[in-house]
Amino acid sequence: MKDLKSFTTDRPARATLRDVATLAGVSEISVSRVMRNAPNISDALRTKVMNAAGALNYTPNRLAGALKNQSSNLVAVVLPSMSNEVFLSVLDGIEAGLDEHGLNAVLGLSEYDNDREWRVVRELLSWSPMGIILTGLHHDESIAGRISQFDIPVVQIMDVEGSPIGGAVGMSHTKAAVAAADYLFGKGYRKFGYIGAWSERPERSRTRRLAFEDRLKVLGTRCVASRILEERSSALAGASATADMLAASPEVDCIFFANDDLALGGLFHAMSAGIKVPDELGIMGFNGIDIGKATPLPLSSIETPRYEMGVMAAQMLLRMQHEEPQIVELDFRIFEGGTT
Amino acid sequence: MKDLKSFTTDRPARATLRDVATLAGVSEISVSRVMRNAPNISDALRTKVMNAAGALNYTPNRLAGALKNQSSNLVAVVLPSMSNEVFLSVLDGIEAGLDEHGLNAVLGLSEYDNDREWRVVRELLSWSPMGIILTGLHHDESIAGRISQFDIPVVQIMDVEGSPIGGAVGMSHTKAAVAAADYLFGKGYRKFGYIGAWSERPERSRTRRLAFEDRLKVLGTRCVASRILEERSSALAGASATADMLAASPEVDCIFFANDDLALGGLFHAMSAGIKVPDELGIMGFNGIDIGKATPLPLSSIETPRYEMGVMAAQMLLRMQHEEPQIVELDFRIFEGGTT
DNA sequence: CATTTTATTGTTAACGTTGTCAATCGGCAT
DNA sequence: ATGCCGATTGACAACGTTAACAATAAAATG
Repeated sequence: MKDLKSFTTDRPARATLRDVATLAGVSEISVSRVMRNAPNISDALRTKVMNAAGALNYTPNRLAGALKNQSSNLVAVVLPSMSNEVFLSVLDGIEAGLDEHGLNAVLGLSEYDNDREWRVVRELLSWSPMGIILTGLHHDESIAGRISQFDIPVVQIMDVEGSPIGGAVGMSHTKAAVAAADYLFGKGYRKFGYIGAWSERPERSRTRRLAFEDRLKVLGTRCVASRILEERSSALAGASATADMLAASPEVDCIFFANDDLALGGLFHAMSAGIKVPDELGIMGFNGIDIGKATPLPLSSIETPRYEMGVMAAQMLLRMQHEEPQIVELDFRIFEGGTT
Repeated sequence: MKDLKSFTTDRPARATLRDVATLAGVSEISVSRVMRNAPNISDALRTKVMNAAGALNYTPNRLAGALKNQSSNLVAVVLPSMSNEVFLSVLDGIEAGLDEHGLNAVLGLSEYDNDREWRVVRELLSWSPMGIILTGLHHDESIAGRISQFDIPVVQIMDVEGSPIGGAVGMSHTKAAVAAADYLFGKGYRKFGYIGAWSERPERSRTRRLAFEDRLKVLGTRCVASRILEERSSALAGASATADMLAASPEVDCIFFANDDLALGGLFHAMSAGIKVPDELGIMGFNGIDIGKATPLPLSSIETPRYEMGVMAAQMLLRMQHEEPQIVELDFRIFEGGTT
């Protein structure tokens, strides 16, 4: 009986520079240069090498290249979670931005856990990425120190209120909350409710709530009811929290939700319960997701530049190789739907 | 004036095995062994090394390790796009599955383009990943050849109908379409419409449509109207396509949508237009996304195991290091909402 | 006590690539 | 003819790690 080895040996093994060089009858370094489009290569050499590389199906070994170079084209991307459409768009943008420059994302999820984030960062750094993108501005002290050893650009996304380690691309959640309060107040609502989820992870939602409450005080009114769910955001959760809140505090005339999923739930509940939106109840979301624009009553919300944030984060990473870190504050926009 | 170098030199450079070894007064290989938890290490040695590593903030260089080992703990993940909630869940599952085993995902997006997929695969392979996850079963011939040189496990996700390169974790889109047809026929609908988007990317949606149409014929009826939009799926697109279809073919009594985004749009249109769902019009989606469960009339749909698919793909990758590739067909489930 | 195991640590040589420095070859001005 | 220049190619030594083997000391065996 043939041993296992013999099954595998007939598969052509991965070719190396040496193999290509031998076949082409040139030196390894010449192959390397051709592969990297180095200057001063004769057409004759280039052709020989390209043919040989093609024949052998040569795939460069980036591990070796990056090791020698002390730098890779990998970018570490640390997001809290993938169970949130927000980070989908952000990651989409990041990928788009990175791809333009031939960079690859290595993904790590912190799951909103500091210890885990620390481990993930450590893990990703071990690949000598050329840069790292973190979510939010609040990170374990030691993370900054660890990264600083690598002398690579750091870009933090989502938030700009605080002191970033390096560059930052985000928006002001305080301003957004103030704008929401002003807008809703201007629409005549006075008895506000607030509904959040998952114990206010990420922290940014807490920032928004506090700023919203503060602003209401300035305007001479306040949140008369507030629910922070323990479960994750979902339309179902938003619907039941809304029902709950209206039962307990019937005087509430407008609810500001931590995100559009919850808000859509609120809207759907109102539709089912025959509550007149926006007259009896105003509904305001946050993020401005697509589906909110298609409901019979389009969901009023705050449109956040998530995709753009990702793209710009990637671009800033590139720029920071030469330039100083910047803080870029992107604009949000109030989307006036039919629910307010 | 100080030159630039002097600004950077005061930052402690990244420590290597050698630095740790010197500080601890042991050999490099001993440090390596401690870091990898190799057997037969004395407590004395381990302590010395750990202290030195801690003092220097040592981060192992995986590039070097992987180069020497001829294998990394990276997994190449190639998805068509991130602008689709479906792949969000899948990626979430993949990350969860990989993380269990200390593996890292390197992400590549094909954007439904064969050339681009080829480039992405090539790119990712250059990192010597320990495995690769591809989306769908239809790939450029040369991709399989290229991967085979690496002797690494390949798992293809989403689909099981066809011949995978290696293992596969997916579902039968044909069976799903047949089940949908049978279910809707059983509910009494007879004049069917179908609405898809983005010129039927991914191909799987085309498979479903064809199987749906075939099944309707078997049942003695047929699709009386069909719209394949060129734009991407969105609730707005679904709404306008629905309006359009009903205007042109008022006899349609049930629409099967390529996905839930489109279907929700259809539902919202019906609500706005005062069309009685499910009596005058049945609406059936595909995927079973969360938000469809929270609408006043929950959206009937086919629940697909997206997250689970990701987790299982990751696990299968691990298993395939020792075992033969398998094809795992996961079950879908018809979710009977209020729209049919 | 000589001899064999066993446990622990060290030495050496790669892994595949690329930066640095040399070498070669015409051409061209002196 | 001589010497110099630019263009092109090559030799060699790293990058930081680890497998394989060697060496040493301690323990167990007869």
